[in-house]
Amino acid sequence: MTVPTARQRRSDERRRRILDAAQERADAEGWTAVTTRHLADAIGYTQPVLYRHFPGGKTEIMRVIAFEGFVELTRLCRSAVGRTRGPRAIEAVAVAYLDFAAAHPAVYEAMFQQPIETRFTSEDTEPELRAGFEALADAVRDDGDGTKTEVFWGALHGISQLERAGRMRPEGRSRRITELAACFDQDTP
Amino acid sequence: MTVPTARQRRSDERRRRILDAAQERADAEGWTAVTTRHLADAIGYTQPVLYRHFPGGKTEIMRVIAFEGFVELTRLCRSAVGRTRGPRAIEAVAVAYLDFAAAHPAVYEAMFQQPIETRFTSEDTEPELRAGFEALADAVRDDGDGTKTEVFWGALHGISQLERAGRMRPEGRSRRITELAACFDQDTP
DNA sequence: GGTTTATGTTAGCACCGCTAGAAAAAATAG
DNA sequence: CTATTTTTTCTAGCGGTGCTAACATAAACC
Repeated sequence: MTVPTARQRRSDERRRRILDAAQERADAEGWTAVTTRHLADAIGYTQPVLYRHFPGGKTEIMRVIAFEGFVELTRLCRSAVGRTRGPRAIEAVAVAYLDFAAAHPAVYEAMFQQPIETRFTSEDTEPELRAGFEALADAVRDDGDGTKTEVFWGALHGISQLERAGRMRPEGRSRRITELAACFDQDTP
Repeated sequence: MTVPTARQRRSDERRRRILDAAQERADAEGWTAVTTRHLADAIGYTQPVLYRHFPGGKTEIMRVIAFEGFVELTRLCRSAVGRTRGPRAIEAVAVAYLDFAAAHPAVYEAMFQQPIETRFTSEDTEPELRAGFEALADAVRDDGDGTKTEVFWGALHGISQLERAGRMRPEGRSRRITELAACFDQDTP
């Protein structure tokens, strides 16, 4: 078995192209600019073809992109923290986190903002989300019930969003990261 | 002059009804559920009437609601901080901020998330936003360049959004606020 | 009362996500 | 190689969105 039919392969490739086209356009123009018509155009087919690959339509496409985003962000955070702890680790993970959110704003939006994930936290995302959470917990040396990590995560999330919305001075990023490390390193609950 | 014509009064009342209907429905069902047709229906007129009051259409309606949100949130934060400082002030302002965001999710969304405010930060919102920012600065005793306040604000923003998205345990709210106060009170830069 | 001005409605545009049913292409059987 | 079945793709269209021009109505003014 597992003979990858030429048929199957073309299908897989096209699925990838749909996801890539959606992510690229979303990051550049926002999710509202990602329309099924444009997407179909981008892959050289008509709309109904999209629904063969993603029966859930645009929502499912966003969901898949969000899931891949969770995997990638977790990997980046883990890699940034490594074996270091304390302020150095906090700064490293903050840079990784904020860079990802800035580089892929639409992916990040699909992950946390879009009303996609109602009943999706408890499914496949759970392990990924948990792994990323633990990378943050390691960085801030959270040995409690996770509250400190939650607050740290909230700060990262909030800063990324407010930076994106143009509400924070872009040049102050490094100062914010230093401040973040100062806030979350010293107190040991 | 300045004779408040019955005409003018009816117009003002209707404008208010439009805003109220939009905010109510948005908070309950989300902004996508706020359609011009429904809105027109809610006030007992047809669509074009909306555009007489708000030539910018739905976008302008959201903008006005966001602006009123800035005024209200600032008022609440100022009132919560009052003359107190330190951890007590931090906790008080955090409760006020998070309560507002939770009570009026759509208003909060219009304020910070919706791509409305591109060229609107430097306009009317500037003073309001600044005033609210200063309330937060007072709470955390920021005597520096505002970086600490930015990080604190980011934490509040992020926590409110992640709570709303169901990403944080709802019952952990008070623990997070305590942790927040601990993080942002002790270090004096 | 007649005229001007403001107000409201009807009808329609271009776009959206999505889908049923016809047409084309590919795989399978004889 | 032909005939049949299965899969894939397209055409056409549904109900919805924000928004607007052109017409009808109501109010204010002289």
